[in-house]
Amino acid sequence: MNKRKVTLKDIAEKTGFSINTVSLAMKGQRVSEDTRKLIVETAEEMGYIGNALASSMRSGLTGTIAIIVGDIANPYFASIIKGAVNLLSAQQYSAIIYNTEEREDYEKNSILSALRQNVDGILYCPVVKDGPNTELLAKSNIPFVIFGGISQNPEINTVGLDDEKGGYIATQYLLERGHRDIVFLNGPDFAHSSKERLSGYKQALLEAGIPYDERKVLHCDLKNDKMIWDQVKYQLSQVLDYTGVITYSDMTAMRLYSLLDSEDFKDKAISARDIIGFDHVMATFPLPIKIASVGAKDIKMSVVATSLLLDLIHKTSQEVKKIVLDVKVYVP
Amino acid sequence: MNKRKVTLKDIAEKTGFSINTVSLAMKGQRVSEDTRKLIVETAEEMGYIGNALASSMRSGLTGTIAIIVGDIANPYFASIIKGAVNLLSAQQYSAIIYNTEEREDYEKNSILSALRQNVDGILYCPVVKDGPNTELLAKSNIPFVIFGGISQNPEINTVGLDDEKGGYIATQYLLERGHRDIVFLNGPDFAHSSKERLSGYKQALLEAGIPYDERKVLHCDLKNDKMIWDQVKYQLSQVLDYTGVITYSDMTAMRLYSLLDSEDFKDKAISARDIIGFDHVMATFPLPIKIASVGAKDIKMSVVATSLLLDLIHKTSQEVKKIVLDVKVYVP
DNA sequence: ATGAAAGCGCTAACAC
DNA sequence: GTGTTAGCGCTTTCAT
Repeated sequence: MNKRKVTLKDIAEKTGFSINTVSLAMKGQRVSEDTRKLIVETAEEMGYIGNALASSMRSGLTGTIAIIVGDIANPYFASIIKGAVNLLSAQQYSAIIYNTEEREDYEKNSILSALRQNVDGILYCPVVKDGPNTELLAKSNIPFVIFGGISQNPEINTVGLDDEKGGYIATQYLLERGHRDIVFLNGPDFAHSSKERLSGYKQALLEAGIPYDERKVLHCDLKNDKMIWDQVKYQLSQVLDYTGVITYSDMTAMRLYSLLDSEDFKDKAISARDIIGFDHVMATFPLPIKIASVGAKDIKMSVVATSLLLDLIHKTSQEVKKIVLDVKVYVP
Repeated sequence: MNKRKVTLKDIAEKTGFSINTVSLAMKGQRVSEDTRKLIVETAEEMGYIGNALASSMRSGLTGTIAIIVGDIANPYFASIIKGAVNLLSAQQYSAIIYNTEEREDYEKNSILSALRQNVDGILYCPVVKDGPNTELLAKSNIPFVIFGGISQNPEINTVGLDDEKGGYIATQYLLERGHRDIVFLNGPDFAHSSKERLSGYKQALLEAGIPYDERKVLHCDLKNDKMIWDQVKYQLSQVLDYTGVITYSDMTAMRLYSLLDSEDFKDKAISARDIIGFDHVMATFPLPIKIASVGAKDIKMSVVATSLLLDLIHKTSQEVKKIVLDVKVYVP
């Protein structure tokens, strides 16, 4: 028993109508109620399941969206993907997910694969802002939105957080709690958001009359690079004087917190209250540690980015949008 | 400038060869080195990007796999998805991800969508074992693997953990640490793995000569249902006597741990050491809390399930496989 | 309201 | 080694 899939043709033969009429009936268009009913019932009976490939071939639309991110297991991205997927599926879109491991060559492969699949649009969080991959995408003429960082290219639709303000309010949060020596465990220095947040950090210190000390700003890799992290640990445990820490992400905050137990930090007396992170992953994830976090205010970036993409696909909006989301400190 | 996508036909016209030859050349088959080179270079130059839809239409293979799970933001699933996606993309497969919110109707829609997309195979973690959705999938004649729980249906390929042993060794772990009053914060009672783990729990107690007390087994929803969780909290803080807890997942362990801070648990003195969870999410996620966890030993379920699915697709294996992975306790 | 015909871009089957 | 032909299943266009 080798069940070939039931096609419109099969239904047409069974009901005596033409393929065309069957197609129309299935979509409830321009056919009499009687034939519609007959056809739909026959289809049901025969176990008809449409062929999206064939539809797409002709219509030029696939109803699929590609989501390209650095690490789908990272709760930050996982939460964004979930938000996007839920919104998309409500509009009958499917999502193809690409995991780039934060590698530009994988990013390129992912983009090419997405283009080959004729996706209707792409949500893309690039590792490097305005690099060759973004260029490649821009040349492809397919709607896409860059999220998680604002591309400088004025032609490109972007959604991101107000990182400068984020750095500012994170610093302010710790200042208000009496800290005057604040380490900033920032992201990689090539990242645009790192620069922006640093700028906010400096501004807050300036306003508080605290001199900026560049030794207190460390950079940690997005990935959990052992060497870099060992270096960070050494600085934090042996070298620097501080009472509070800002981390680039809540994940980094967690790693930091994990360190605090060890012997090396015995005389530091840093607690969860003295740390503030970014991304507000607690919103979707039951973190047992009470660490404050900077995140988008009132709204989810995934929803904004996905809505924008859908608008672009449906040509609702034409002009390029660069959306900067307001941020706030979430205190658990 | 409305760039239509470059097709094989365009390349054929430019080079003077037939469409067929161009197609063959692009795949490096049966053509002379000279023509291959010319064609490939011309394609490159013209910015040719294949059309997977058209290929699939003819060949019957799409090179896409659907992954259907209850909650893609849950680190347990996120980690599985990442493992699967990485393995798949290494073999040139794309992954369409469906998030079912643990709802059977969403599951059904996801399955139908996947079938419409003509995916080559499906990885599916159903909410209910052997329910109508699994039935639907089985009737579709497309290769699929159920993971995260062993379907009782002998016709269906499954990959799961040895849950009975898991419950057993989790209990043993706490017994060895001197606990004699152990609460089991188990999963929903309709879940097969809940039953299996409970069975292991009972067995371990029996062997230790500790009478089984059914009041000590609570059920918590997969989702963070407030009412159920409040009830659990009440039982744990006011009613039950215990010194250790086994939780159904590491996420549940985290929620539990979050409770421990509150006033209600002041006289309980339960610490992270007295809790053991399931899933071993720490493997991919920097949890700052030192909670032991039961997980697959030596190997990742995602890899096993994906490999099995690929085998099925490539017809490497024909007979139905029911793979039960060995488990161990991971102590942080 | 229904049908006939064309064709989306590619690949498989067969010819030469 | 290369070309010709047919057709995957559907939608679109145009005719009736």
